[in-house]
Amino acid sequence: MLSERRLQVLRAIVQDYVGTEEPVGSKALTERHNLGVSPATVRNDMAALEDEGFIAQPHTSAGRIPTDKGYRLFVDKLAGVKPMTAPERRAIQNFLDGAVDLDDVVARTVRLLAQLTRQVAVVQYPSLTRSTVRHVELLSLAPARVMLVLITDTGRVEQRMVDCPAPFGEASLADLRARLNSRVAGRRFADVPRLVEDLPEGFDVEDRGTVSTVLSTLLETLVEENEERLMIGGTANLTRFGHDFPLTIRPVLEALEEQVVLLKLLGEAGDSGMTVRIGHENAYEGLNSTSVVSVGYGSGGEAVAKLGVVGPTRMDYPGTMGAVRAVARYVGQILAES
Amino acid sequence: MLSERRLQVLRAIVQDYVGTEEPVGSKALTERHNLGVSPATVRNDMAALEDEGFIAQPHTSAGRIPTDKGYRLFVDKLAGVKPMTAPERRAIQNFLDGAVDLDDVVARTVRLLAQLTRQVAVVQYPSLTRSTVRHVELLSLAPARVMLVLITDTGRVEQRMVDCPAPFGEASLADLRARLNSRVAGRRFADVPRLVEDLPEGFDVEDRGTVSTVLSTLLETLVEENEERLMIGGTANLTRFGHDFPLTIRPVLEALEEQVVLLKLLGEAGDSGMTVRIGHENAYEGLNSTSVVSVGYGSGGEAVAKLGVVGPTRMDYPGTMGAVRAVARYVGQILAES
DNA sequence: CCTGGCACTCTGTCCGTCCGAGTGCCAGCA
DNA sequence: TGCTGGCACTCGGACGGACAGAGTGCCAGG
Repeated sequence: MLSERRLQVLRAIVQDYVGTEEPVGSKALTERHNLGVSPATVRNDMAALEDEGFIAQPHTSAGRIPTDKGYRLFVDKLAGVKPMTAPERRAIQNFLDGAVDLDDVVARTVRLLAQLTRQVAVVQYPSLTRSTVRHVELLSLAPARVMLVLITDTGRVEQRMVDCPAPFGEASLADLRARLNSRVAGRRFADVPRLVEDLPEGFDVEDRGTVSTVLSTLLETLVEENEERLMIGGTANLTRFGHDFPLTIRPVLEALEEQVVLLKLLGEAGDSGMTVRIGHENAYEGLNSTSVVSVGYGSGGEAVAKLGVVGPTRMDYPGTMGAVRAVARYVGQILAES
Repeated sequence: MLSERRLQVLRAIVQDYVGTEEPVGSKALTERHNLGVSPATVRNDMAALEDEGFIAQPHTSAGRIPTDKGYRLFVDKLAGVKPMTAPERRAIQNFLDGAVDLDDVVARTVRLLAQLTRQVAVVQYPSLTRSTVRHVELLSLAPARVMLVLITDTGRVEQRMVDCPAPFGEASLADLRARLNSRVAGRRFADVPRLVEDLPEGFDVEDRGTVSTVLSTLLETLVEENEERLMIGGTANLTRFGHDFPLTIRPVLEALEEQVVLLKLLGEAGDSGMTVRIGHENAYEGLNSTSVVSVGYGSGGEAVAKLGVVGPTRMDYPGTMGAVRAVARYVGQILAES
């Protein structure tokens, strides 16, 4: 077990390294933090911390930098979440309050998060399956072509084109629309499959094919992989990453283009509370030198989606976590109001 | 006026520089291209080209690199558009044919373009105002809340929430829906304002306020700045930009995040035919060291939107132009089919 | 008008030196 | 036992001179 002072030394190393981006030595440490001991003592502590794998030297006779394991300990034990200041809170609220629809909310959230953390922001749209059905609409665009529109209580709207096996009259369409809504409106999307299972049975034989087609399109829309959407922003902040650009930045940009990767990343994060994945803790190789801070957000107590930021492992964890948490909270409020 | 050979020298310089990314000297030129003259002669030609401002030296006793003006001449007079090979065409078609809806078409187009050109791709959604109305739908979500859904012939769907000044009955809503569609369905969005001008007059006094509100939301949706959407991709290709990263790449990433900037950029491009904007020809400062190749695409003869790529001024113009043109053509076909 | 030759200039690189920061270890002290 | 000051050592980064290579401009001759 590490002594209290050694933990303080680790904390000081992390703080200084995050600030300066340069390996930190024993002398500089004692100068900037009043640890009450001499550099020599700190050196001994550093050696111990290095033995335990919390810090490392880039090369002999250089200062130390934290390892992923060191950051992990820092985040878990040594650092709190830095709360936003009152003006910051007001700014967040004002900025988000101006949004006119869900797309706008998400877009503003991404911008805000990127700006506050000076990192890359990722915001997932409210998941369909965790939302409630507000309305299902069917529009006849052509005799055998129907547009299916799903509207959630969070304001999300998804549409899908359906090519029907047979022409489908306006009357039948109205009938289907009414029956469908009476069954699912106000219910959770996750329950929809069960709720509409036997719906085709109530229709004339000639319409059943079309009804089934519409329903299967509806169910497809709810399949996990299809329904998730997200928005990213603040990629310009990647330029603040480090000195050895091309190699560091490229895989990150590639990861960001692969929505699947990002969704997995957010998905892996715990469902409640904030999750911090540091360096190699991220399964995706390209993100091995980044950390991901994410948290669920939702209108009520329950999370409907996640948002977070991607930044260098060398990031200001308390500040970033504070910003992420605050933004998630306000987004939840906005969604609840709409 | 420049002699034929001098133009050939310029062409050779551009080609070599694009290939090697290094200033090209007279000796290397004569070795790689059989110009039929000696290096000394080429040197004289180069001096002339430099006097005219087509090429420049980074420093004395270094090779030459093309200036923006040089690239301009190259694109205008010296280079054709390199057509895609048959296998490439097939690949494009196959890839785009798999799309299931407009979002998918746009997403695939972005990916494709980024991959083919190895640059950043930008694709604008079909402009509303240049499209035709397929259907306008009104949904009652709450007594005084209506959702307006616009559907274009290109498959684009836009929705807007409308808060009504007074409760609006289902019957009135159906009435408005019917009258609205009978006026605008099949007409161009650009004509919609004129076509619905006097629509409120046909309604009861108590409904007129709501009808006006709905209509004004509809018109707002059509305002240039609101209605344009675009998608970008291939930002990972920015890492191939040059050696002096952070400075070059940052403003480009910033520009890409500002949709307004990009829309302006595409908007400035000529309406028909392909447009190439080289370096300082781009009004936006951050893009002064990039070139933008863009072209309109559309289902018929007329362009409904634009797509293009953003890359370093040192790019393979013929190849890029070929890819952009080919992709635009196939996207047009896909849209026409849907 | 082209060409070969020549002197010149500049950059990038290699190499040796030097300085400073940082380390590990050790003996001494509380 | 644990902290401290001192000391020798190591290593990377900066500085500077030498050098090679690529490229140029110019000029005289064909």
